[in-house]
Amino acid sequence: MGKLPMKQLIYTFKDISIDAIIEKHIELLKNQNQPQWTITNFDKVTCDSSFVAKIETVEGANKPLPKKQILYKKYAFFIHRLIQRCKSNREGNFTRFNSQILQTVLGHVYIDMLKTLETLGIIKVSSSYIPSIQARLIELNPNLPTVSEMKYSSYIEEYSDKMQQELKKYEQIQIQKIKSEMGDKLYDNFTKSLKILKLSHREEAEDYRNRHHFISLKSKEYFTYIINEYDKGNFNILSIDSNLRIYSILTQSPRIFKNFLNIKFSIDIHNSHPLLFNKLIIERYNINDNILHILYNNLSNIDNSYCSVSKQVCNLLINNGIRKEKIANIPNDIWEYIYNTSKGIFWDDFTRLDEFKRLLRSDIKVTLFREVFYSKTLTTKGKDFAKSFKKKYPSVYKLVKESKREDRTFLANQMMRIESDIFRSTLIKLYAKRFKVLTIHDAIVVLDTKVNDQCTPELVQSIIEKEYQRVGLFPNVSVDYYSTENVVKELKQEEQDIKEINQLIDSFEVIAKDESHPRCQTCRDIINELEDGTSEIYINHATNEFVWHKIFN
DNA sequence: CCCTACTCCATGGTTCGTAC
DNA sequence: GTACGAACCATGGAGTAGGG
Repeated sequence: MGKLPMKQLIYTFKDISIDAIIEKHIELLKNQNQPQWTITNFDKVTCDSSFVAKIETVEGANKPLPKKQILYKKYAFFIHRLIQRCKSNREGNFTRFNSQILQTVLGHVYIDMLKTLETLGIIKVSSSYIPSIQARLIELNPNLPTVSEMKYSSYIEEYSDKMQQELKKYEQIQIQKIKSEMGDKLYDNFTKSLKILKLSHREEAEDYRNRHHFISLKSKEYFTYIINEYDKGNFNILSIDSNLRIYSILTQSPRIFKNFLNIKFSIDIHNSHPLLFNKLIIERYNINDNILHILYNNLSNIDNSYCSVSKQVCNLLINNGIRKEKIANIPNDIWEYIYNTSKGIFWDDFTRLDEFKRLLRSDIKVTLFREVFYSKTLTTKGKDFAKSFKKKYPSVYKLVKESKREDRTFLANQMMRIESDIFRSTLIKLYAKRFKVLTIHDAIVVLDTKVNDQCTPELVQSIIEKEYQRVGLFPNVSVDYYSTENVVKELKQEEQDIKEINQLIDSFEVIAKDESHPRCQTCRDIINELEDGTSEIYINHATNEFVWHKIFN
């Protein structure tokens, strides 16, 4: 059955005809298709004056010209929608469009349409957007008078329907996908907890934004965006990935944000992914539950400071009635690895190594993931970290390599899969007790709310431990509390650091001016790089040293 | 390195309308 | 009926933000 024609209020510009816009559109496109005079040796640009621009004629784009009839309909619809949305926006004369939907509704010309409207001074499209969250802002020129008329337009209706459908599809698909992957019950409970989450220290968050030294403007913008998102409230699950990890506003928030939220405490797993790797080790070396049980129960009796850990483990197992031949095939470094990860001290050995002292602890983690666990190449060539890992844990390294032979991303995904599996069942157990909890991939976050009075760190910890034991692992957890005092401390530390770094730079500048000083040139080089933004100086608090750090792009 | 999300851009294949 | 090209659609790479 056909739809009855319905009159609706349709907006247009008073003084600009759609035909004129189309003319401009075609003109711009023709220009693009013309051979272009342009600099062709951009790749050879240097910072000094030796660069000579080579200007050549290159072939223009080969975009086909769209049909005017179709363009007319698209513009009529888009302009109507644009004015309508800007007018109904209480915050101002602007709006945003989901570009995926725009592209589906209008086709690829939508980019050219926006450009044309911008060239004509009708709209202003901001260059900034927030990846994954917020589309570009489209601002309508406030000086252009608009008119509206009640009429029926088949094509505007057509495109409106299409857009409506896309929007609905977009939302429904998201929710359905998430529900089917999580199961209705887990979805409902998680969502209920999310609704309770709130930014209880908004002012402090803003204060932090104003005082913190962000690494880039984008980073600061992002921070602002997250604050605004918390203001909106009514959070939903953003997505579930193929490894069943749950994404929400919490997983999107910068770490410092935990201090501004209504969080009672969180429980984090130490060296989470390295610990999970034990599951592959246990399978590969056929280590049975009995052995693991003995080992995990005696972690505190093993002293890694005076004699080889593996020797102690072997003795321990034999003393507990394990036959020698049962563990004969298990290399020493495997025992050491299981011990270190289960005790949560895996990173310590690496941070102590001289060659990594210049790295921040967080950088060491990233490097280890990049070079060892999740690296795509199977050799240690050019990878300092992988080399020292291989030296310390040769058998573990071999197993990492083996697991990547067929599919280079297998290990990364497998780890996340195991992790999400453990945390999902932990959540289910906690929800069964009616607690309001959330997760950030390798941590359980307990909200600060009345129903969580009985939800103690000890209880959560025991549930987490049980879930890990189900897959043969024993985690070392930490309980973290959050408060705005942490933030004050951090800001203070940051200010202090900046002061010290500035003093250091000042001293460099003095030397740089003194040609007779032996380090004059070095200081000049450092100052130049700092000014260029190709390097930075920070203080490594683990070693209490200044670190001059190159920024690679 | 892995995962998420989004934009922009290029490309290649399919569908559909129109001219002959 | 065939041929052609515009329009549409899907896909993948690069880039950027966040998390591990």
